[in-house]
Amino acid sequence: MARPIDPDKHEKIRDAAIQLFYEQGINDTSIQQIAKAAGIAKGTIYLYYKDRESLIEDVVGYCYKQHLTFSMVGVKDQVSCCNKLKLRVRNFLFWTHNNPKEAAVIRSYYVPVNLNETENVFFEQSYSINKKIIQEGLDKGEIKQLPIDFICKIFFSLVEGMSTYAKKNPAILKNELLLEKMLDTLIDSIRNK
Amino acid sequence: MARPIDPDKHEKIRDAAIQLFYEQGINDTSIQQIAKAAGIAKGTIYLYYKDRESLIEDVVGYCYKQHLTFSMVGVKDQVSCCNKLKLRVRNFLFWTHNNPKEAAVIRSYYVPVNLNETENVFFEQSYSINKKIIQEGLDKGEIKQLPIDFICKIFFSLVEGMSTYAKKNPAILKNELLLEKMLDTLIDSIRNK
Amino acid sequence: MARPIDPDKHEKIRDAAIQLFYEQGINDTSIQQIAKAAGIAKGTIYLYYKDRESLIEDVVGYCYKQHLTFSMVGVKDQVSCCNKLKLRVRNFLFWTHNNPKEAAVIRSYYVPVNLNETENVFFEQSYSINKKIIQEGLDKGEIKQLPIDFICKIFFSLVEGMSTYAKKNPAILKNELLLEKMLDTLIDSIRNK
Amino acid sequence: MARPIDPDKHEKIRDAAIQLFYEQGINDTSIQQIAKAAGIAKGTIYLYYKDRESLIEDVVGYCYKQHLTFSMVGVKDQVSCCNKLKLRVRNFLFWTHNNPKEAAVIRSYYVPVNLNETENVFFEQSYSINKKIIQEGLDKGEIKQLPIDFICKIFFSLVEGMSTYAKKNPAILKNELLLEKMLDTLIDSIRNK
DNA sequence: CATGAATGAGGCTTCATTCAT
DNA sequence: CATGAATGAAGCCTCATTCAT
Repeated sequence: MARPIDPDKHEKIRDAAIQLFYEQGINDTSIQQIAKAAGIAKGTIYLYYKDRESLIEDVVGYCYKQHLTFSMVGVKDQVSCCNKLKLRVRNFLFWTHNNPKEAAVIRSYYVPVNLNETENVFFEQSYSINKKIIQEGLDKGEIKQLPIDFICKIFFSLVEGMSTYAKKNPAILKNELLLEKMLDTLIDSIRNK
Repeated sequence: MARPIDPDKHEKIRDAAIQLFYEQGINDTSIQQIAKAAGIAKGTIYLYYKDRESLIEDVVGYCYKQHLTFSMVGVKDQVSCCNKLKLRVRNFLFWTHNNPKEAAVIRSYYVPVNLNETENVFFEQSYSINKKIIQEGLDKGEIKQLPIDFICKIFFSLVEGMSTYAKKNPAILKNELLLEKMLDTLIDSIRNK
Repeated sequence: MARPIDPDKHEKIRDAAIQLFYEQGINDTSIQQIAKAAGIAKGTIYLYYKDRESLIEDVVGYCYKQHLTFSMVGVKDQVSCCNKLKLRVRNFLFWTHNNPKEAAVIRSYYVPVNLNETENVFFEQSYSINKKIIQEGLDKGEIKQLPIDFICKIFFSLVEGMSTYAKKNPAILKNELLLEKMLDTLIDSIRNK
Repeated sequence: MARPIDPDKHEKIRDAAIQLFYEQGINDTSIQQIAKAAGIAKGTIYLYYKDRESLIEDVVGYCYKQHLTFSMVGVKDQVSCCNKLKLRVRNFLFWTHNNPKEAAVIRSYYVPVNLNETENVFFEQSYSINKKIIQEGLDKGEIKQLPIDFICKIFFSLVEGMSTYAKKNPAILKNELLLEKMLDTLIDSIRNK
């Protein structure tokens, strides 16, 4: 953002953007629409953001930060690395379920970024958290002896897949037994046995 | 496509589109740019395509068909379902490596489609091929007894992750031993043990 | 027309144009559509016409000639000028009724021409025929002593109005008694009493 | 109109449109041309109008309203229906003379509308005013006992014809004696004698 | 600070006309 | 002669961004 003049207004813009990005996708949302939904003038947005691109980055970043924070809840209390990862997945599933809009924004931004080799600051953070845990797991022999980046990617993808599944089958989140079994399946993919 | 008037020109358009979609993404590529890159006039594009949308569909469909075809090579000769799946992943990895642009086009189209629940004819095909093999594996007890759609999503994601990894680490495709180990890891995630 | 190569083809083009002009208006009909409806290639039209404008002129002229011819049927046998005019109106009404497409083409061309002061060869012809008869009527004292162009315009308009009415109330053409009364009303407007 | 943001600018757009419609016809006038003539940017037009169609409707409506208003001046003070009609014609003639551009716009819009049977809100208004007066005249025996719609059409046409004549012979408007005689001729066409 | 009217580049699409086959 | 693919000017409209109020 350019100058954080009025935090309330800033938040209103962000909320409006999230809602619209969720409903229509980032590409099909105009600045005008965001302004209208936020109840402010089009020009005002440019007091908070240099241009369209930086608004998008801020909004995505905002969503990502929530995701990052929530995914960490309780993780430090876990001793085993696999359990840490499992808890992160679980956290992510519930966060996604409870924050479908923010989750959609992240996803919709993720791919174009991923397509080009563009290193993206957001995803790097999440990735590096996983990487650290996985490295620890590798060191402790908890995790399969394979290239760490391979493990990381695999793990990341599994979370993606699981989350996509949960989106279509939200009941799974209420079925603790089955959910646990699924999470175990995920983790077993990379666990050293 | 509207009418396949001049196959050569049609191909030129498609190639230009694939190249640009790869470089800039579908959304940021204009008809004008495609025409210029194809060395033809803007209006000519409309002899081959009704509108922008149908061009995109054709180009993506074209890429997808290649992917589908190539992914199936040799699969029928495999007896075990897990080996069928493994071969499909392997095929996909090599195809992606040798056709990075086509692969990128598919990916870049995949996301918006996946975000909305839109059923898409392309991805449905690929998904249903996997599903059939997985169903067979479930019946034969080769694959973990979990909801089939869960297995499918997980598998799909693993392929994604593996492919992303291979893109950044293409050397892996030359290291047959390591590659095989990785593929086994993938399949083990869903194999019934 | 440029070179009247094949009269059959020429006619096909004209018929197609008339039909389309009638259905969609001149402005909304493309050369492509005419070619397709005529069952020939777009380029062929340009063997018969220099450009769009000359095609339109030819088609309108063709329709107008029919109108001119038909409007004269039996007129020479009339002695009184008023009866000559009356017969011309009657002829026009029936011609319009039996050739709605050609009539529509004429009408749709008439106005833009009339708006600008453009002297138009077609309408001039029709106008001058009326004018000659009216001049004769003035000389004989059959028609009101008013500026001849005024009489001409008035008469022309009356025909227009009557024809518009007949289009919406075609039954009038079957009711000889009422029709005659109406025609008399028209002529009485300019008849010297 | 979309939103009457700046009345001055709105008026500039309208004036420019009227001028160009007058010079070139509605169909041959582009938004770009109007913008240029109005001294504003292309996009600005779309602040005042949703699209081309609504601009045309507004401009034509604007012209028509003037015509409607002016045609009614003094009409209510007339006792006889024929005089009411006569005054309406007279008003129309002078309005057309003093507002040739607005008059041309109306005419140029009138035709396509009239060709198709499309009921048009503007012309309906004018038509129904005449119809009401004529109905009254029929009831009072002032007007010939003929189908009312016939009378209406005839009258409408006469006005058209007279107006066309006056356009080419504006001097007539200064010659009160002759003008009156002509108007009488018009009205006599439908007057019950 | 906030506004929102104004801008104009740029995107999509149509279509009259040309010309190589 | 006939064809119809190719052209590109031109039209409509959107929208990120600016700037005077």
